[in-house]
Amino acid sequence: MKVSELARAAEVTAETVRHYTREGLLAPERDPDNGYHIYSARDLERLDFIQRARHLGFSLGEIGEILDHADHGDSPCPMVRDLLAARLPQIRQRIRELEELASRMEQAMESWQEMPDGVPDGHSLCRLIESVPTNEAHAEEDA
Amino acid sequence: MKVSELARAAEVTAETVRHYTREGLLAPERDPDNGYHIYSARDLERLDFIQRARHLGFSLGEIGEILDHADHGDSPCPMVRDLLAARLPQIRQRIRELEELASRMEQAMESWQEMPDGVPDGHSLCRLIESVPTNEAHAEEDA
DNA sequence: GTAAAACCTTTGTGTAACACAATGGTCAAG
DNA sequence: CTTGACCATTGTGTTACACAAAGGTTTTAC
Repeated sequence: MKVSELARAAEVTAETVRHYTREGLLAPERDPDNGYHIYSARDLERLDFIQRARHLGFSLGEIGEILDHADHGDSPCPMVRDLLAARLPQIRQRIRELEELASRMEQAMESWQEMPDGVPDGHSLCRLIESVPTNEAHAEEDA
Repeated sequence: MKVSELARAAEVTAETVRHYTREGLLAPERDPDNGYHIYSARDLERLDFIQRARHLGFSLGEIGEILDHADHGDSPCPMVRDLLAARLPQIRQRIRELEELASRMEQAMESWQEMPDGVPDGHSLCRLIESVPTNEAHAEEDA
């Protein structure tokens, strides 16, 4: 299979396949004539495996280690368990943070219904925001 | 104030102050003698404002727009409301995804208690992972 | 008074996982 | 034989800083 064929078979983009290949998660043969990557059925299984692992929250780096173990004939399962056991509480933590963020956002929107818009006066830029506490964790995009 | 003084006053790192300055969120004077940044009490207020906005989930880019509005004498409040209203459902969505992820992780860990570790056999790398579904959203770090 | 510690500056690199554009070669269909 | 569809490689962008390096400045201690 060529890049796009593998990509279609696994329902990912060709870019993703190339990315995994660049990162060494996939190691396809090369067509000696034109230098094209040639993926095997095993690569498809591997890519599928990677998708499942991503779905479980593993990073590409972790998946790389898991695959290396497997490639050396070692069972990666204990490592997999450990990684999961370590990541789960972090996910829970992250959920709590986002819930608090959502809560702050809602609180802000509610309390602002009573507040007028007000033009910045040199001491207040936007009371809507200045009425919010300062501390702790932030958030990022995706969604 | 110099960089580190402002940083201490706002409880952020000096790097953060420099970053905001580079990005134009803070526009301190310069000491003509040595080229050092000189921050005013207004910059401290501004930095504090930025922290609160970050705490509400705004990106630096969004905060930059908010500040620009305020600097032009326009009330940024309506924009702030709109941004929040748009971001909140995304946060909620993200929470749901993470809850599903956590749920998958727990399910996996449970069902694996019965499963043996198994060495990769050429068709199975790690049944622990292969028993997990493939679809949809992933996750990242932080925590 | 001076040497060292503590700061300051700018510039460049790294982070996670791709997306996307550019440049140039390759291949299959008409 | 000419397109159009693909392929490869390389470089850039994304987010909010952290960190290191190289070199000038200021403060502090002796």
